[in-house]
Amino acid sequence: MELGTYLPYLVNRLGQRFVAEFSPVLAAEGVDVQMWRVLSALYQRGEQPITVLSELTSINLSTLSRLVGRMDAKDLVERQRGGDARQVIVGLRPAGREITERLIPAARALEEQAAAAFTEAELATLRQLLSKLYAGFSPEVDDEPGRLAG
Amino acid sequence: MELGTYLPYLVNRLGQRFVAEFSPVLAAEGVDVQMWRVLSALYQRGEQPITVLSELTSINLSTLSRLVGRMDAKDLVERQRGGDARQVIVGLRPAGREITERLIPAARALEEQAAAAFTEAELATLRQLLSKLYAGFSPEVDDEPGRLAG
DNA sequence: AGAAAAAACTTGCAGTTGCAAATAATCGCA
DNA sequence: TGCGATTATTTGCAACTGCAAGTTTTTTCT
Repeated sequence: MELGTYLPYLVNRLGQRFVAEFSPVLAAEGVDVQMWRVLSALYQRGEQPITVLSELTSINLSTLSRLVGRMDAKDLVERQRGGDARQVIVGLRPAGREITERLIPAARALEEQAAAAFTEAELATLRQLLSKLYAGFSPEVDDEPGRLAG
Repeated sequence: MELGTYLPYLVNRLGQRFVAEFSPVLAAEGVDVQMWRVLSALYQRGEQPITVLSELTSINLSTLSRLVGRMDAKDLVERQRGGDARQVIVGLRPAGREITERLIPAARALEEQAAAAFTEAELATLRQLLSKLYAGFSPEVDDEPGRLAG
């Protein structure tokens, strides 16, 4: 159990470092990391049912519900009812879009700062490995016959 | 701003996935992710001043202070005063060591599950890139020559 | 030696989080 | 058509978090 080579440790440690670096920039715009995740997801993908947004951002649904409430209060996003009136569709409002656009250069800068010591090829490899690793977990637990048998 | 290629996104998403996979295993031993981070750090590095432990685990000091309190109540760790009586040294207690040793196989399994689709060479590359990336942030703001010059 | 400054932690407080229960809307079928 | 099951989301509650302020011990300076 070498901590220094343990993959989950390395990944989480780096992830927190990214957050720590970016947080002050976000704070200057009055948002936090969770809000940024929502904003950037909506900016890229357009309005989304809150459940989908939860998956995109990896934010727990009840947490997200309240987060969206706070963002709504700040006029960053809006809630609409979907065609199925049970669904809540979350969309960017102008203020949210503006903040997001102001933050994007800083987000790019963060990545570039991180990437400075790497070649494009290394970065491509890294991205690919991270995605593959993530994908490897996605399809359920891989040997859970419960639902099939039942 | 392609989310799907944005490094901080990829890293954090994967990190959370690791946590989500491991949490149920931890819960079976009555601990959570933060406690696991403390346990594994102490297991590997031996007893540590709480400030050092905070750096090792990336857990905020005041949060950690209370976390250690909870772990102390569970007999997982102990606090001692250091030679400098301001310092608090946190060490594993037998129950903490036992739980840690029971969890290590599961931690290994998690990494192996993740690693299944990779070659050893790919994994080595990944670890190296992650470490390098992390290190790239560590030494202050990267253009502060003060301490070297001084 | 004595007092102010610094260092190492801990705690008050206000806000966030996630589980489980509650609410709201739709679906399936008698 | 209407009612019990199902789906989508929100909320009650108890616990956790981080900032800023507080406490305890050590260091520095005269």
